[in-house]
Amino acid sequence: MNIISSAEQKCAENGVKLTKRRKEVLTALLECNTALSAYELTELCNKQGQTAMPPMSVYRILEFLEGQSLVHRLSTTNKYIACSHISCDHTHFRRAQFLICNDCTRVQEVNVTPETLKAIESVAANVGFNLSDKQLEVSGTCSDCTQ
Amino acid sequence: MNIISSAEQKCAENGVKLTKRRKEVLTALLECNTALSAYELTELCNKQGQTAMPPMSVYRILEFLEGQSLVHRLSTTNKYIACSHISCDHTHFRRAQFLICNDCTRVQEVNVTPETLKAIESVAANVGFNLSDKQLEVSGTCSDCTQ
DNA sequence: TTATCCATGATACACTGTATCAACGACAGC
DNA sequence: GCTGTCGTTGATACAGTGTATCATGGATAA
Repeated sequence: MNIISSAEQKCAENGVKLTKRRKEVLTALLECNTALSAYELTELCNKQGQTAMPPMSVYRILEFLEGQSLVHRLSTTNKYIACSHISCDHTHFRRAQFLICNDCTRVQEVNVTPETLKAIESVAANVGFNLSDKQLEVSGTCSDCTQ
Repeated sequence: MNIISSAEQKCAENGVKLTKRRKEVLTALLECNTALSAYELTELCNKQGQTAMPPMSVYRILEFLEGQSLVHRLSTTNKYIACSHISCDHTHFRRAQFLICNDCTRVQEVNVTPETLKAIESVAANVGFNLSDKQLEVSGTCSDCTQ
């Protein structure tokens, strides 16, 4: 897994470590390729790994990984997804927009365009509201499920 | 409360009833003027009312009220808020955008502008994604808390 | 009056997330 | 190598949130 070494490097740059357990969680999330709840991820780790992974650890590790921008938390569904840009040198200077499919539950991560951001910000500014959100979550039907 | 009679009328048009219990929940939510979780709302109803309101009823009633567009569910925070447009003849033909203040937790409901919708849709369309979302939730700081 | 249907009451339970403390393990300084 | 320190992980208990299910009540129509 080349992605894991990129993740390791990113952590090193921030002076923190991607431990064995953290790799385990991140790898599971990367491989499953969908958004998972903390408990679903726990179950998945326990199927794959040899040592038991308690839910508590998963919560802590997810929090850590989120802090490193290696995973994203989808607040509309309370699920976690691996960042699509771990290997590239993308630094999340642009906000992420998540397209959540209601049918297959797959999630696509795209960049919020300047137009979108501007439009949302201007509406907010009209009532004196300052945006701080880092991401936008919208649901619908993905291309595979539309047919 | 004039709003309650408007709500009652809306329900009547849809052939359903705004019962005493449902009024109780809606009134509590309208009066508190913030977003509340189902359990917070349960507690509030129990403080005000004379007959006990069990959580189960609150869930059912919230589901009902949401179906009548009298309350909105904020999926990012798992809370419910009374619709700001019960008395006006606004029919939610335009999507709602919720501005959630991180400091005071107040929520403002504004309309999604055509520009915003267009911008989000075009990004989604690029990857063949069809939006179905009825609302947009963003967080930040409201005008009161900014100063 | 009675049957029917929907709203509500009540209970149990499953799921989700947090608090807390103990144990382990890497690393630095001696 | 030994020891202390600090961050990571293990383990347990518990609080909070939401759902399933069946019983009860109450309005309405035949």
